[in-house]
Amino acid sequence: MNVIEQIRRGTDTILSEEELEKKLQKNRPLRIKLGADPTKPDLTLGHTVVLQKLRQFQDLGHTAVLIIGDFTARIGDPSGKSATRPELTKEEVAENAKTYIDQVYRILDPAKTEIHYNSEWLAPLTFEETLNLLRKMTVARMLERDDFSKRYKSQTPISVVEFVYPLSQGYDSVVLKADVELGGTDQLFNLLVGRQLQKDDGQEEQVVITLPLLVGLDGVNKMSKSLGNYIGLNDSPKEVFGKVMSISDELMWNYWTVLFYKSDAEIETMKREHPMKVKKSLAVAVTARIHDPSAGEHELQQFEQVFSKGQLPSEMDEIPWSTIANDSHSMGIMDILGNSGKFPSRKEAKRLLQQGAVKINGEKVDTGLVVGKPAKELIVQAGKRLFFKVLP
RNA sequence: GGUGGGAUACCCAAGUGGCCAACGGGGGCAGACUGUAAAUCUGCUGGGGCAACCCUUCGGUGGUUCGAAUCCGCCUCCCACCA
Repeated sequence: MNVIEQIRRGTDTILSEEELEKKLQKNRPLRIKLGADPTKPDLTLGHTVVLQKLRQFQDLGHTAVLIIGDFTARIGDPSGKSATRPELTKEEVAENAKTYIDQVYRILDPAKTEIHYNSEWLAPLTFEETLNLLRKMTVARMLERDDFSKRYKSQTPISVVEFVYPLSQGYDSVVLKADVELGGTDQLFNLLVGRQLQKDDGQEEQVVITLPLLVGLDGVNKMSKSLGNYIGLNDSPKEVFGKVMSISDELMWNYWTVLFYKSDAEIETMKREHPMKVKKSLAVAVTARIHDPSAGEHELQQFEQVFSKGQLPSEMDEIPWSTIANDSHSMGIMDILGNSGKFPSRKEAKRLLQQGAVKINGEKVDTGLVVGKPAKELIVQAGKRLFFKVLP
């Protein structure tokens, strides 16, 4: 497989392949730009789609140029939303950026990564310079952008400030002399503005590569933290594995394609297998990507132990009896659950109890149960996935 | 600038003086069935209490009333139409 073919895998659009090929022949590390928004430090599996592509470029010897959009964050990216973002303090930005970078380095190679904050060059711009930037764009072109035109037609308000966002993002490319810029398919317009501004500046235009947006766990919306349909890079291996197993079969094929670049032929082959087997492989692969390969294998083994064989997990949180009861007297089951700290509220624990979801040592229990100080550990299970031990 | 409409729980949305912790739908959680999938059926979905019951909640605030999500005053924000 040649380099272009490798880069092409998993992408949505490359503008254009010919330009990319020319750039690749330059025998110098290309500058591959990726913008990051410092408002939401929790990265999801969806972000890894773009990051993985960036990593691929690094592995081919190129440089990742990460931009923390600390200045543009104040404008608010119009992508689908009308709400203006609250302004972040310097401290918040610094904190968010740090969290962001920590997570990003799980995928990227720090040795081949540059990090910049766009306030460095955007904040000092004078009003005159800003006007010169604005002059380069027309209202008509701006309204071509999909979400602007939709909002305009549906009479949803668009702040004039939002028009500045694509321009400032494009200006970042000029300042950093980006060779390539990556983004999700929803970023296409902004990425193209970068090309235009570079051209006006007499630079060679950046190649634009968009990657598909990963669909969330619900199988409908794009994966995002705010919708709660996400797998987070900071999720535990157990959560990652469990979440992958909970997606629908249909969605699984999409994940294979978008995350692991599987071809249609390979998908067809997989479809002949038992779906659960294929899904387990996917869960192992995703867990391995976010954590490490041994974590993937370990969670597979735990998953089979707990769910396929109905056995207990190998590790459970342990709670000494003394933290639940302040003396050795008997305790009602409600107090045991309530004091365990494993439930958001006592009501929640009670609901589970009333619905027959709570077992102690494998026996279903009901509301009235009273337990004396146990001689040996109690295994408490609530629902399918919450287990903990109460130690004597 | 003018006129009209709106703000209800995670989201949408009903409710216009007590029967309201607040209809219904979505989402979520649990049970059954399963492959911790999907689909389907059932239940639950503010907090505390074993319970009777109590506390907090319908944009903010101040009133009226025995009693307010519901009525009145002021404030904040949003939308539509006209200019």
